[in-house]
Amino acid sequence: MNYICKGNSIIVSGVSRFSISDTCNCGQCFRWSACPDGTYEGVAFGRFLKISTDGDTILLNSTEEDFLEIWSNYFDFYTDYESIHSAVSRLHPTLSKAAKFAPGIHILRQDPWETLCSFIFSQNNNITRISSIIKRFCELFGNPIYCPPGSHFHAFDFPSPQVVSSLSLEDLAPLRCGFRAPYILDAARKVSSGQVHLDNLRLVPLHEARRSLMSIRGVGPKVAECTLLYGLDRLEAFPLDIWMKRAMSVLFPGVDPSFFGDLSGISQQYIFHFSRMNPHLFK
DNA sequence: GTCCAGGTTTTTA
DNA sequence: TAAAAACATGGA
Repeated sequence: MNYICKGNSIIVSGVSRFSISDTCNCGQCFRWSACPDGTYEGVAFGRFLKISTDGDTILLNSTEEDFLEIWSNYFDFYTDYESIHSAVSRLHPTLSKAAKFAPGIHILRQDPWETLCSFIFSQNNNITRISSIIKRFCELFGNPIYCPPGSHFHAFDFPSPQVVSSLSLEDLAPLRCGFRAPYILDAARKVSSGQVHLDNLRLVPLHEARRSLMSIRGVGPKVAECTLLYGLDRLEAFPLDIWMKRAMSVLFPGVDPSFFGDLSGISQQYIFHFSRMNPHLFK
């Protein structure tokens, strides 16, 4: 990866297989939106960003400091996705097909607390409504953050576990997140008290990390797995939701999830997105 | 009105 | 222990 600073922008080149639309529309994140001109706007780690691509170059409106400290890692610019594509294509023909369907997917390295909450909101819910609940959550309880003129984005950071732990069910009522509200409060209490120490879960054995996350009410195997993959850099995680269960039985009959090994996380993402964009395969 | 949505908990047999 | 129902909400 190479980059140069130009005015208020960073121009990046030499990133393998990155597409902002593939990456933001594959179901791993909920706070990025496409503008009519093809740029994407979003918030992560308390910063607002506009990002676009032009051929093989990537343009970000960011300081050099934020680029190096936040965005280059968040978008996983350092990982060699060319090698991942080679390995995935060798592993299974259907997986190869799924990877080629959206070859610019990168697995984002998101904030674990935000990821945990987002996937608690996701249970028995659809992606549109998940995004709108998260939007209200940030507007109601997050801090306003700097947003350049001309942007029509709601620029609020993600509410901290400390702030959320002080809220009541009545406070959360405007979210209209239904039965998930008490789960969010329990998560905030356990995370802010240190009973669940999210950053420690990057290093402990996977089964131990799962067990810790699942001590939170409303966190089962699926939400735990998504938190591990998208928020804690655990690329060996393999979330199994309704789409993945259908995909495994129809597209990968007889294949156990362990088949994907070190490629579990990225394989899951390719298969999930491919399946969701091709629902006719499961009629 | 019915069904479904990136599930999990509670109840029932 | 395993299967079914309940859980809020809103769009198709």
